[in-house]
Amino acid sequence: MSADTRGRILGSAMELFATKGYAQTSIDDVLRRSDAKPGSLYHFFPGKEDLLIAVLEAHRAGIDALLFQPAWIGFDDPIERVFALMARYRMLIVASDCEYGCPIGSLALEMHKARKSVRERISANFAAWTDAVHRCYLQAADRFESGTNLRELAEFTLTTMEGGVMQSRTFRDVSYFDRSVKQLRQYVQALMKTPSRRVAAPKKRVGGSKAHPPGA
Amino acid sequence: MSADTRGRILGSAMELFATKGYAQTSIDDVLRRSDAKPGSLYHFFPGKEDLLIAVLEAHRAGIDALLFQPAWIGFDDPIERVFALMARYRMLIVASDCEYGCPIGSLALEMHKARKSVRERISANFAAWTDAVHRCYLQAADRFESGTNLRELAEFTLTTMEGGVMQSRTFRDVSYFDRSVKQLRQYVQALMKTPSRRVAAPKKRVGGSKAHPPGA
DNA sequence: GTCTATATACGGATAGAC
DNA sequence: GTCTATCCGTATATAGAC
Repeated sequence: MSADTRGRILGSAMELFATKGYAQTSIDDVLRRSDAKPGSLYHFFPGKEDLLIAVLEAHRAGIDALLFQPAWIGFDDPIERVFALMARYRMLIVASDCEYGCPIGSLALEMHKARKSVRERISANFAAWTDAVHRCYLQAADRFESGTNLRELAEFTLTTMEGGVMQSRTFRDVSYFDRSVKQLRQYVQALMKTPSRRVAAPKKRVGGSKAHPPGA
Repeated sequence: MSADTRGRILGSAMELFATKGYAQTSIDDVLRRSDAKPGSLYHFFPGKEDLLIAVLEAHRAGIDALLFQPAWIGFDDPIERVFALMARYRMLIVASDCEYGCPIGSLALEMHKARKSVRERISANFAAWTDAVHRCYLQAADRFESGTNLRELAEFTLTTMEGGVMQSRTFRDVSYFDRSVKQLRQYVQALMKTPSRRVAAPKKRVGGSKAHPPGA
């Protein structure tokens, strides 16, 4: 029963903060889920906020292995990867009966008055997400009209994800997410060279697109 | 001292829930700010959650007089009105040193597991917002390419606002909001007939646009 | 309708033995 | 490092006089 107590506590806190939020999660919740005792928890983490910081750092450290890599299995095209990432969120939404919320986004709103050390860790998570998406767009830079600001597009992709997830959770209806992603897709299309120009492109996607769910 | 005690309590709760969130606001906070006593509060509201419901209904009822109308003073063009609304949010962000968060968006994330009666009121607020923006786009329907889904565009406008506000608050930097709004502007442009086609339109706006802040 | 005083529960955190 | 027991503040809500 002593197999990495710290890890169990951390994992439990990660799950609970993601689903219930920080304030709504009591130390006792964490203790029960991780089958640990107060003495252990406070041995590893001086206080609840330190536990949160550790959770945020774990998120940041695992973002590639736990989010991007799984999402990108089977997708090589950088643009398709962006939408495969969106499809990943869609899956999480559906799997949770539309109760899914981006853990970082939720904490971002809840923790906006918290200490700087907390807020910086949340910012770092957003930045890591945006960086990865930015890198995707950069790999496809030659397909965009010259002068297109791909950094801003990556930020806008995060905006779309967060706004779409918020609405799908509130209305308990994935289609809100799908429609937001669809608009983003059309926007990206409009920013690219060549294409059929018209933004309301029907179904003339290149390939692999059918692997995406409705909205993607 | 008896001038509409209920109203004072409600108004105080509205402000506090917006800035501190629901859980972080104690009944005592509301009491002190409204200069009321427990007996009064519980006379009007059976419990804290009922107070929240009243707040959400007040938001919904006042959305036109308190949000849209002020934002639209001096703007007649329906498209410009959409971005004037965004400019309104920008003003709120700047005025609060980037601590502003959309009250409904924040509550939406915090209250996602709350009773149905609460969640429905939050949904109603989102719907009212989207409806108003939808009406703006409909008024300019003739300027869009036929077949453009203006309802989806209105939802996407909400997505952009919420996602942009979330990032500007997290990074404590309005420019995140500005850039998201800029992308939306370019997308709307791309969906319209005629225009210079190229989406990266520099500064060739029709008129009144200079009244908008940077990002709009 | 409004007041003062207070019941009752639960939260984060600590003490100190083992 | 882990345990049991517990302190102590704060929170929602109530009681009951006026």
